[in-house]
Amino acid sequence: MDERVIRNIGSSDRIKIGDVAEALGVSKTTVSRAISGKGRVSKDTRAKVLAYIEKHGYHPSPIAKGLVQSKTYNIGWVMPGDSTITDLPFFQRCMMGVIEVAALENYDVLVLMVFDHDMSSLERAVMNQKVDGIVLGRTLIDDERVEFLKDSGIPYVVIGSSPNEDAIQIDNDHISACKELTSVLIMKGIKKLALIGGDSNHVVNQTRKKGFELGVEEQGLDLSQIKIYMDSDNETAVEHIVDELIQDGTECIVCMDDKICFQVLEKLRRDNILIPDQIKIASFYNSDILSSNQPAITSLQYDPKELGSVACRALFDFMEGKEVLRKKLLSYEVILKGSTK
Amino acid sequence: MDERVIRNIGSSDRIKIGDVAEALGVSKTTVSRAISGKGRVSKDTRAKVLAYIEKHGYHPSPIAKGLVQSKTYNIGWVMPGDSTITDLPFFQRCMMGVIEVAALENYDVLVLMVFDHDMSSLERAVMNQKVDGIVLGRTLIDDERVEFLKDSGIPYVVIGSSPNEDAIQIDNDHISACKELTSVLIMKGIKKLALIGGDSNHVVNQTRKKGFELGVEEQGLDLSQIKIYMDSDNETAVEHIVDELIQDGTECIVCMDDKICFQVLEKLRRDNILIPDQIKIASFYNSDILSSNQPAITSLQYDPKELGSVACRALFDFMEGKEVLRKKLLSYEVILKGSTK
DNA sequence: TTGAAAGCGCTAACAA
DNA sequence: TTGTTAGCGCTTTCAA
Repeated sequence: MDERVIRNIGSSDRIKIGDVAEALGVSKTTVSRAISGKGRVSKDTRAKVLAYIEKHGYHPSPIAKGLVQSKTYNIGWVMPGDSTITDLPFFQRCMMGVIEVAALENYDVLVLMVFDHDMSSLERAVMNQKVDGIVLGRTLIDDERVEFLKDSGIPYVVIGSSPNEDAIQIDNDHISACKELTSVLIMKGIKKLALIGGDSNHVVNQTRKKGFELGVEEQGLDLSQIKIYMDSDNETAVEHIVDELIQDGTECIVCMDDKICFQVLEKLRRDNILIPDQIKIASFYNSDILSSNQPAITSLQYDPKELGSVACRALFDFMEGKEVLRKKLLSYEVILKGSTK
Repeated sequence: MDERVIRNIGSSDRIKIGDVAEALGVSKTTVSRAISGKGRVSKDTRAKVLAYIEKHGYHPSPIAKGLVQSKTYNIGWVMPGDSTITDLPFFQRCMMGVIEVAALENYDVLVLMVFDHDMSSLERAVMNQKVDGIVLGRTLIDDERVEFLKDSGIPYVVIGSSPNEDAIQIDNDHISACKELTSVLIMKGIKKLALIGGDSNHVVNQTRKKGFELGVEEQGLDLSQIKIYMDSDNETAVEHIVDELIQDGTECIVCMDDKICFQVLEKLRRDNILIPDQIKIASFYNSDILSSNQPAITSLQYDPKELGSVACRALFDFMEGKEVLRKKLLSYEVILKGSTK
């Protein structure tokens, strides 16, 4: 290990608006106007100013600007701190979408890790005015965070759906998607199918369940004969349920997300049960693991990054006082693969 | 879709330092001092102020504070924008470590997505003084970003190693780890082993290669007889290499990271080659996929979150003018599993 | 121990 | 079209 030590010296010889003004023999106001484009400045002056700041690398301080405009030029991206490994890529990609759109508006993105029942970091960021707006990455059925944001008065948008009437919501069209995939499976001749679902406190899981039920009903199957398990996204539960379903002669297991599906696949592999020969498998959420599985898994495909960028776009529109749809649903694809052949 | 629209009203009835001062019949200076703890204030006054702000929910504006102190109370976390799916959990966990430590110092974290040859977002954040310091999530052999940070004068810390003498570096002890795992494998009696590696432009990959070579030499094997493939983290390359190695009677394939290992496993599964009976497998980087594989894969285990928090700690120490080690290596574990039995 | 006043770097009325 | 002036909300000399 290198034992050498380093110490920060620090420096601050940044050029400021007054320097530019002085050098050019104009007022600070003029410089400010030339840069922002607000107010009238002659073409010549403007060109002169722009040339100068370009050459001398002048960058207006967003802190000073922020002080007078009460803006931070940051938006907050709220991520669940307890995301499991399988959730991470989803949130990461959403975040990329948010960041991309934010950059277009010269905004940066502050990450706020929030745990389901500790939102102190969110509170801090909002109360301390560290951000001008918030994108919430996931909604819960009974979401204190949404309540808090609503009360705080800060502009916010949620990804996913919320029972809160006031929230601007961007979501995948889970209900149509799940309904469609379920219908398709039944149309392929499957009569005995079952659904294994995750945390029933997540809005998305309730929505998927609803979509599944609609699909079943649409195809005229008796819903009361169909097994639906919720809160089963752990190995022990899955183990149990799969055993039960196999016993029962289930033709197709529909998994609510990729994590559950992965666990089902592991279980079936351990038991040497062949897909799709002995049982068919489908998933309401796709992931790399599922699509590279042998056989690949029939599933629904969404675009998380799109979700992030649309949400961020909506947030900016809202902040700028434009009218914004209260709820926007993004499209999906049904991907039929070998697991339901 | 809900067609209702929503429009932002906006509000700003926040209490400020002057209000507190007036209400208490003291000066703004006194309030400021009572809060910051700097300068002398009587116990009573201090208590009075603290009680008042607590009761009335006063939050000093970090923007105003920032303006006078030239601070943003934000640090920048630089993530490669082109991270592949397998990298994501690593960076995400690192980031969590960074965020946790930052929160202790009342700092927030700004995410900067930087692509290998486009670092405009990093430049913008630094030039616009959006952050007080930077944690760089990955280093390249020839890293423009490190050069830029060095020249800019902003405090920064890199995760991973950098040829740059001036950079404060926090890294896993890849070289010892890889050397140790390689040695252990050879001590188990393996004589014919091979290494499949990724992007040779990543510092970490060069380091792992070096560790592998040291392990081979330590055990007295002839390095020139050992096959080492670099830049092979794609399916076609892996396909080819594995065929070659099997032909060649290789006893053990060592994979430089979990992504490569995953591809090797897929390939072997397709070809119905059994692990560890027909070939043994080890990986220089662990992940959930590998540890839940059947059989579980022998690998090296690190703690990405620790990496993030140690890096962030070092950054703060440096910003506060403390002495900081130029390079710090974190420990690892060798996890022996069924894949090399 | 406290306060008055200046100023951080910028923008935005209001004048000219 | 341009400049003057007054802040934004806080901290920090300097003086009391």
